[in-house]
Amino acid sequence: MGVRQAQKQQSRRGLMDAGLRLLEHQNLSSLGMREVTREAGMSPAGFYRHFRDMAELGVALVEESLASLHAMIRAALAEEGEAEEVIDRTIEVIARHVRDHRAHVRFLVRERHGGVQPVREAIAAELQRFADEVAQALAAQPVSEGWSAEDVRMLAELYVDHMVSTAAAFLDAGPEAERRIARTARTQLRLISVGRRHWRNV
Amino acid sequence: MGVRQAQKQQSRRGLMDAGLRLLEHQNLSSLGMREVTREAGMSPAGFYRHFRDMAELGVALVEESLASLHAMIRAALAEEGEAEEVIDRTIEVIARHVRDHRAHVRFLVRERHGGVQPVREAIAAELQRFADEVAQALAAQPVSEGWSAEDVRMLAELYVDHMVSTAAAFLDAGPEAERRIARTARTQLRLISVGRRHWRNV
DNA sequence: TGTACATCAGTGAACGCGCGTTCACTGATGTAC
DNA sequence: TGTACATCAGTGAACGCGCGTTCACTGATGTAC
Repeated sequence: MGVRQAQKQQSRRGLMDAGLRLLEHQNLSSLGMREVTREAGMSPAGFYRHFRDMAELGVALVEESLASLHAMIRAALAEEGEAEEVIDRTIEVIARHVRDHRAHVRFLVRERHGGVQPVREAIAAELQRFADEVAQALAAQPVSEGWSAEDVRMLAELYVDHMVSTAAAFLDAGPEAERRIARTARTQLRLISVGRRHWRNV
Repeated sequence: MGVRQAQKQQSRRGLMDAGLRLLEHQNLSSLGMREVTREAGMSPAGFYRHFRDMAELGVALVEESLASLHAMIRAALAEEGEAEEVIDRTIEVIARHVRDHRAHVRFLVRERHGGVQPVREAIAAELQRFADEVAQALAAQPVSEGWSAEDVRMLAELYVDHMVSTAAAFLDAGPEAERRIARTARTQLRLISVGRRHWRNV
């Protein structure tokens, strides 16, 4: 990659980082592009060399935000172990992810139901793919023997929803509240786990 | 109440209805007060006779939005019945509520994690009170015998989260997708129900 | 019931401001020979 | 290696526009006598 292209990519990163910083406390739909270029130290017109409009920047942030989360959860699910171990490990992964990528997570949670359609659709599509992957991991577990594909998929959606809710709860938590949220999430996941094991007895 | 006060209240309603209509497709933080007064057929300056700013209008909408939902769920939970009946009835109540109060529900879901702090806080506070009420209803059920208050509360939060998620899913669904969502929600709630019944066996 | 005055919801004009977008430009980087 | 030209990321000035807020006002409603 040439010097020119590398510099361009760096500017693009600058815009995305500036956007993320500003989105900590506001919606994408109320964020102006002059605001972003100002924060990034670029002139307003320069924005157009990278994005058509703010929605396009938003979509770029969605892809970036979900990529890392995706990888982490995949790793957590792949490992073997007792149900309780897997639960504890998953919650720890989520907590760490929120700590390390606070701005990204906040952005996703805020814009998941936000007012910018292309961004909302991008997030929904990514969460669908996410659920597909979780469903695949669940289907491979011995507990899922005898389950219909539809039921496994439903379970995966329940887990993904729960992960998002838990991540959202972690966002605004201090260290004390964080422990409480982790404890609640663990109990909830165990409850679901118990339901899973006794599912056939319905 | 005098004529004057009645007219004022009607104007206030007009502003809130106009706001709700416009919020169907955008965030509160990107909604201008000139936009609202234009939609309501009032001059811009008139806005200040009713609200200090858009955030105050937002908080008013939160209170209104949650009041009706509150009442409906309370009714659904109070009735007796088998677990499966209660589940089906609850889902039907949610579906009907979304159909009848689409704009209110969309507003709540969108602003729950939105960029306007006072509104976010108002929604969080209302959902807390909501969970309190659900917890109380759950504690009264025979299945909850032997449960700690903390665990009942945790279960209530799980249900409230699930209700909100289900309502959000219903929002963008056509009649066909609506059936799929209802089926998924029912299965998920049954799973939780099974977990509840076998909880002491952990 | 009628009259005189007070209240105050809503008006319309005016303001200064920051917005998104355009444009011709600059100058570093890339390419061809 | 050096030279001449092409590319294009980023600049800075300019534009028209709608925004939130203020102000003195109007006229219907309320109140006191």
